[in-house]
Amino acid sequence: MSDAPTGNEKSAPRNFIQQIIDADRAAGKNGGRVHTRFPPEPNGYLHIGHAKSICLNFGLAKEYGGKFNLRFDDTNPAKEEQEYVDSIVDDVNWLIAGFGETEGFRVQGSENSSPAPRTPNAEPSLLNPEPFFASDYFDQLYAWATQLIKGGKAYVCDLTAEQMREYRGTLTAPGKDSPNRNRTIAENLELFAQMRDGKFADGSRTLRAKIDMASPNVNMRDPVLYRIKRAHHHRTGDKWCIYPSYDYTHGQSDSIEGITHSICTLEFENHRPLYDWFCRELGIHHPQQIEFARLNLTYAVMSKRKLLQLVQEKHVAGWDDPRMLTIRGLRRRGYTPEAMRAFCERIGVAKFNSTIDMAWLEDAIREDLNERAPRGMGVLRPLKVVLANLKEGETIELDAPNHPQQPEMGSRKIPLTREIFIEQEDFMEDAPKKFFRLKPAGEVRLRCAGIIKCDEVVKDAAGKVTELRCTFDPDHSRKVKGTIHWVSAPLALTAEVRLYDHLFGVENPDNAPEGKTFLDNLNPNSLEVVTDAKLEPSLKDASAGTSFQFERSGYFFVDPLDSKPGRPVFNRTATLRDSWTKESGRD
RNA sequence: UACCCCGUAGUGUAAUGGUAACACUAGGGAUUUUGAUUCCCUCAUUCUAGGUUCGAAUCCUAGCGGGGUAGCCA
Repeated sequence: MSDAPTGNEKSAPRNFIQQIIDADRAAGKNGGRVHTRFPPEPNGYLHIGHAKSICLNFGLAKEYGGKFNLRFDDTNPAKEEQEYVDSIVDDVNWLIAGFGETEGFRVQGSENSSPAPRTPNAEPSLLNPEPFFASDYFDQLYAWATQLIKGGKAYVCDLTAEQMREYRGTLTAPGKDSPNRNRTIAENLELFAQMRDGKFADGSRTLRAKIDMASPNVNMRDPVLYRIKRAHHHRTGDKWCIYPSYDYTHGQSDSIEGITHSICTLEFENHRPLYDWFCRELGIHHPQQIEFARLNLTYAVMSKRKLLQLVQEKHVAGWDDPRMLTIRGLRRRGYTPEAMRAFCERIGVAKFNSTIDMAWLEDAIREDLNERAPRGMGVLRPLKVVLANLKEGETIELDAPNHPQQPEMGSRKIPLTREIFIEQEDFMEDAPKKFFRLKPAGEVRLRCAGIIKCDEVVKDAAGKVTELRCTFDPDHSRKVKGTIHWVSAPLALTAEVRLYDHLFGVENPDNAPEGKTFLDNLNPNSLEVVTDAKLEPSLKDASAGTSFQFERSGYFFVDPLDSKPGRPVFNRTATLRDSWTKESGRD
């Protein structure tokens, strides 16, 4: 069943792409079909900007009861690797699970497992489970190039890269024709075949479209269709020494797959006339290219080059560092695909070049995890408290709900003992009026336990508070202003907890002063490792890859890589909203 | 300096010729055994100037501002 709008219900806001598709369907274009795709180059890991594109394309296909392809635009063997193909498939599958998709795409074998020939558009379901590869179309692309040559629309050019740059002209000055522009069709055919057969050196010749060297759009000044490049391709191996360019490959790949709406980012706007030119000259199915603004976020950088630099120069631990806005990083941070989808829907899609506030991302994961994460208690910076009226060695079993708003999530036992830990910041000796936590002679509620009164403050020689002596009152009925979390000292689980903050300390890291780079804007406090956090004992069995809310603290994810059975390691996904820190920060 | 695209609360996105809506942030308040959650309230001369129209965020013109484009990268 499709979620396509019926027109009866009050229509939700439609973005400009949905409006285009609505109009196309109303006009009967493509027989009402909607077929989108996500076309990454396998030369790096996916990041949150790609997530926006995936959610958009996949969401559209799902909404309209259409189809969605994953296709690798692998036309530059020098940069592409199988490792990236595998990680991209994995990340895409993870993401579309947020749409309720359980099947996903199959991980592809490398070049050794020669794929069976197939018809790209044959699968009846929402997604074609085998990812597509532009490299699978190399033979067809070659044939089409020959066709263009025969039609006098393409020629072999002998200009070097530098010469070609000179001939291209500038943004304001027209280019001039290549001396080879008027070769005969027969000669072009022969030379192109020789290019393919490895008769020429790398870079010595190209196949170019014959369009218009004086076009105000530089992309139309006889763009390169094929270049000679002897490189091992991750799929086609050494079969080819000429490779098609992006412009020559992308639209035709869309066409072969029966794509109806080819959605890409704004920088390809100037390429659209070329996209259209190829489909028209070749007389093939003509998808519509639509451009939207890529995602920008505050406190983040998004370019592949910069992300790569962060990894290579070890400013982060790797592509999956939880501070990275790569899909892998977000996954390890504890983000859920549902939250990612909600985020992508909320930010919308338009042509305006915008920057989304990072708070929106945090809000999306909080909203999701608030619903589903079971609660627990964890003390990050422990302060010992002795409950003087409790017996030594006595353990009181208390019942704690796993979710205050959802009783169906059940409850767990937490032990109370004479010695407990509370958070250092939950005690203040000289507390301001609005400080609702523990202070000398003051009272505070221990979550799910009872009320304690602070009788004595113990300090070391340096005057640092080392211990509190309190009286415990199990009576729950009294009203006290503050409630704090706590953990049994002797029974606590000591665990490593990693506290993450924005990777960059400023809203726009790229806005670096003269002589500085975005790296100078790194936040030195983006990672704090707490090696001896004290957690309630039930967390000992927390399974890897699950999320918890440590009450009053934040959402934490059991790290899938570093956790061992019985020894979980927690990554903080997000803090809870905290109006006290704001309040106390004021003068 | 050429061409293309874009300008609506602090940030985003709606309203598609009928008098600016929703979300996040921020600031107030209520509830609360998480200072969480939840719930209320507050925050805009739609970049500017002309024009078309009974009526313009929407259409036209000019200006201003922002972004993109000169790889044999994608």
